[in-house]
Amino acid sequence: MPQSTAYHHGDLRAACLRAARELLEEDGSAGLSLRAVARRAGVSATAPYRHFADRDALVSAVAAEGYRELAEQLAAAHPAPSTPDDLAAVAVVYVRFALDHPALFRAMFAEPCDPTSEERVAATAVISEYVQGIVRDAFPGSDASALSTAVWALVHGLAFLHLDGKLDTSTPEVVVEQVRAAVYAFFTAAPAMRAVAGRGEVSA
Amino acid sequence: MPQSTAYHHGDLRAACLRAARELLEEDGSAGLSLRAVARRAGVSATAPYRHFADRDALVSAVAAEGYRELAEQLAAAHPAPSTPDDLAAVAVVYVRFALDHPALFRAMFAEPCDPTSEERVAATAVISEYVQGIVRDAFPGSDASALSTAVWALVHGLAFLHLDGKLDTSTPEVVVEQVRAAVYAFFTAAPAMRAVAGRGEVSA
DNA sequence: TGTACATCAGTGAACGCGCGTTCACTGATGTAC
DNA sequence: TGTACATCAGTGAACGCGCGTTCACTGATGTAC
Repeated sequence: MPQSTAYHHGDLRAACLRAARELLEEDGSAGLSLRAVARRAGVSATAPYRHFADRDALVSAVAAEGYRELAEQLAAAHPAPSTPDDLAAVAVVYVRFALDHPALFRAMFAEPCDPTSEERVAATAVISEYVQGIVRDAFPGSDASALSTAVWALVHGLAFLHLDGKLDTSTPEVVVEQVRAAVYAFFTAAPAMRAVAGRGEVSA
Repeated sequence: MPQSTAYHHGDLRAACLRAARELLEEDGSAGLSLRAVARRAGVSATAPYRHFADRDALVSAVAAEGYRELAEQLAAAHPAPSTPDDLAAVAVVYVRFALDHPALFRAMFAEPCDPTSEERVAATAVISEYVQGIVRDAFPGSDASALSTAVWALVHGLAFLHLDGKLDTSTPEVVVEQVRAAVYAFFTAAPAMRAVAGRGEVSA
């Protein structure tokens, strides 16, 4: 069998990212060391330094990759969500992403790993703008800024509460139903509010 | 000066928890090692083993303490929140807690640290029930389960997005305003929804 | 009240580990002539 | 087409570190008589 390019790897950077992702999924963030990545990529412990300044740079690169993938999956979930159903579907994709890649998701949203990396910041902005776009389209008359913060927070919170075992995650179906129900609950909650219902404070 | 009880510490368990909290606030979760805790408590590296089975047990104990404090602060924020104003005030306290004790908050909500600790589970349940109680009172006609999940997720998401630098945290006032606006946005959003507004699908 | 002894909280040396990072190096690649 | 050489990706030994945990121990406390 052709043992491929013995000395020069070809694309060690990509191989490191791939290895890092695998380690993350297998051992959690604890397992993500530069040395482990090198080991898995089949390369000496110091080879990754040709492609990443230090451990933080590696983690940031992985996180940025995660953001890009999440953004893609969200966009793929629905081109222009506008009904509660559409929004729930997008929320489900977000939560699923977190549960499918728990350690990656944590790495993406953990301040400890250098919040100043441009790649990271840029990747985050994409998500944030995606949510704002949705909200502007779906809720024409509202305060888009505040509402998109709220929508993101709702979905993000659902992701983390599931991830951290505060909500039932026994089967994928349970999770889907929970997320859908929570999203729906919001769109029917306001009028049901005791303090508000009688006073008509919130109305269309 | 009286050099206190030289050999026997008196209450090393409490001292360890205090030290752990301090380390958490100063160095983040990375700084929380059994050895560092022992060092700060002014005691040999192995002394904590008299009070905690292992590192995880220490972390779980700290997290449980955090839950209890958070629950107290929430309850103190408002005895029985029912208006959007009340709810926003409670949300602000939740987010403030996260920002005031970032590493503790992360420790509280991070699966890696043994989700089976009874102390932890019990402490979590208190929070969860508090939210459910609020929702039952404030939204009499609604699906309390789904809505309280949604409310917790909203607030929890706001906490994490601030914590992780995805939202502006430059001043406490900014944060307060952001949280209030997000909470309010939800109570006025449903009727503004394009797909719903015309059809009267959601109305009181 | 005084002494013998069990209990147990804290000691400190030691273990083996994996880590991030440095350094001088070596071997493959590709370009200039 | 062939050779000299610069470039640079990857090597491997070595550093110092802090960690979790074990072990046999020691010294203080408190209880039984």
